[in-house]
Amino acid sequence: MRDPLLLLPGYSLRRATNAMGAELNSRLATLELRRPGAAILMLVDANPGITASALGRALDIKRANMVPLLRRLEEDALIEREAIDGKSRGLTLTAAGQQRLAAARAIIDTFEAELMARIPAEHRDHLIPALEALWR
Amino acid sequence: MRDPLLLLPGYSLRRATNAMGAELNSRLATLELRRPGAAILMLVDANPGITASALGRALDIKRANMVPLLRRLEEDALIEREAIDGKSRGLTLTAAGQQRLAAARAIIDTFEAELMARIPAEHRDHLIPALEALWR
DNA sequence: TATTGTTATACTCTATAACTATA
DNA sequence: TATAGTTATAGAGTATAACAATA
Repeated sequence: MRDPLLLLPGYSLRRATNAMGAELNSRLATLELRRPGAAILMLVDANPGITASALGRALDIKRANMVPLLRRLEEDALIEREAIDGKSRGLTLTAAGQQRLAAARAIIDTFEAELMARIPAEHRDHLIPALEALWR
Repeated sequence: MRDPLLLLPGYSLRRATNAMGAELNSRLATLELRRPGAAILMLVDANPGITASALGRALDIKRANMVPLLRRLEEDALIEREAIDGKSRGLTLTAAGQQRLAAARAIIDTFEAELMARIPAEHRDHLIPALEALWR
């Protein structure tokens, strides 16, 4: 069949993203984590004391949508929240959170390496710069 | 703030896709179309008589999820369905569907061109081959 | 006045199971 | 037996509006 969509970079971008996202989610499922949860653990680890709002800005997730994500991570005892002042709360990883993150990192690093390995060498190093030009 | 996610190709891929998808959807909104609807119109146009199932396979959308998409396009009188045999129905564009598609194509072509223009020349031609290696 | 955290809500997209009917 | 179309349903992800409390 004829598929004119294949000529569109934006379409190819979405298909690649969807395929990869599904694969990574399925690998993370063994840790009872999904992509957003893993991303939050990584950012909290790199920025202890970060607030939910700052996290949302970094991840481009609306404040309101951070609420259930953080609630679940807290319920699973992976993160803790401590009052900074009367309105903000700083986030930190618990010991369990650090362990979970280490396991997630192993999965993600393997996944990302496999990803890059699938790209022919002559194109590989151009992917990140090209993508960053699109959104940063 | 430190953001270790920026080093991950998969993360950059998703951010780029999300940013672009939101932008394209907002441009298509003037036509009361969204990305999936526009993609379906393009595929039906290129393959008149295609079935819902074949469309779903091409777009990686499950059969069950095609139902509301096609119902809406039919309600808007953009597509028609005609029985092929007792169980399959062939899809074709109506005249209104062809007009809507032409308008959508203009938006999409402009959008895709702007997209590529944002990528530095030395990386530009590597994007599609790199993406295709990831999912095709 | 702007920001933080939150509730409520709705829509899109995706996924699975199950059913009917036909090839 | 496999495929086409469909219904029902659930879970992510995303978006907006609104509110109380605090900076």
